[in-house]
Amino acid sequence: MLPEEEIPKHSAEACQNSISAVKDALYVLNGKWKLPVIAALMDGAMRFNELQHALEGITPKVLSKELRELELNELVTRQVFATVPVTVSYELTDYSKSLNSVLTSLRLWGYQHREHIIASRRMKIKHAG
Amino acid sequence: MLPEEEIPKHSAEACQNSISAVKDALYVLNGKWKLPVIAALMDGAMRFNELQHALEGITPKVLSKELRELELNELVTRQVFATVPVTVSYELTDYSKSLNSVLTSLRLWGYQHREHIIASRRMKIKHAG
DNA sequence: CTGCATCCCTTAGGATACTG
DNA sequence: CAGTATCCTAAGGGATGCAG
Repeated sequence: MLPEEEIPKHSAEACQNSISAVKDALYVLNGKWKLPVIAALMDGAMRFNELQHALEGITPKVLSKELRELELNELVTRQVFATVPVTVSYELTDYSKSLNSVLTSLRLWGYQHREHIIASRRMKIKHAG
Repeated sequence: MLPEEEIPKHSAEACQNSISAVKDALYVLNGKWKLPVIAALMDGAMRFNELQHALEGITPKVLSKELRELELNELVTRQVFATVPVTVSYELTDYSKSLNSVLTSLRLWGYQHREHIIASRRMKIKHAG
């Protein structure tokens, strides 16, 4: 990780800078599927169908769109193999691999509080019904 | 942090569990503003207008909605003081305070890669134009 | 297998103005 | 100060079917 570039936090703007950094990150990672896709690819390259199966619940259209956006932002690379039928492999870049610590803590949080989250889901359903 | 409850990662389902945990977390944190709001409140309670100013760009209607959702999911508490005019204070719960490590890494990532992210913004504009 | 095309509905979220 | 009300557009996202 090298010289550890830190966020300056000395003035009253520290809070503001922090928020901006979060907003910036979210600009690229926003949406229901971006982080799950990256999480899935953390363990290595995957093909389109593998991804669709691993993500459970995403439709091909949406997955396709997510992958295009991620590729555009250089968070994943796309590689086509001229087999019959064609296979396409998606892989993380160094850029997105650096999201590892984010995903690790997010994953842990989601796991530790899954009961609480499930309660939220129920509440929403009750609220809607 | 106590006995460090870890995510089991031994079988082929490890990857699946990881993805589910990320999806679960995102279920509650989804959207453009949830995490920025929590980030803003990390340094202590804030009033509605303080929040709106700190977040830069959020409208009262959207902020109000985000706060209601966060309160419903027990990520923030809302406290009304019967002053004239009335003041309302929002504060994190222990539950959302445990997102600190998530926000720390996300913030750092956003800060370190801000140039890359800005490039994405430009690309999107060019793509749209 | 890997998508794209089309249709359609829901939700997110911004602008503006107004109220207790 | 702390929101609501109203209006509106863009984006999200599911279903189904087709194509290289």
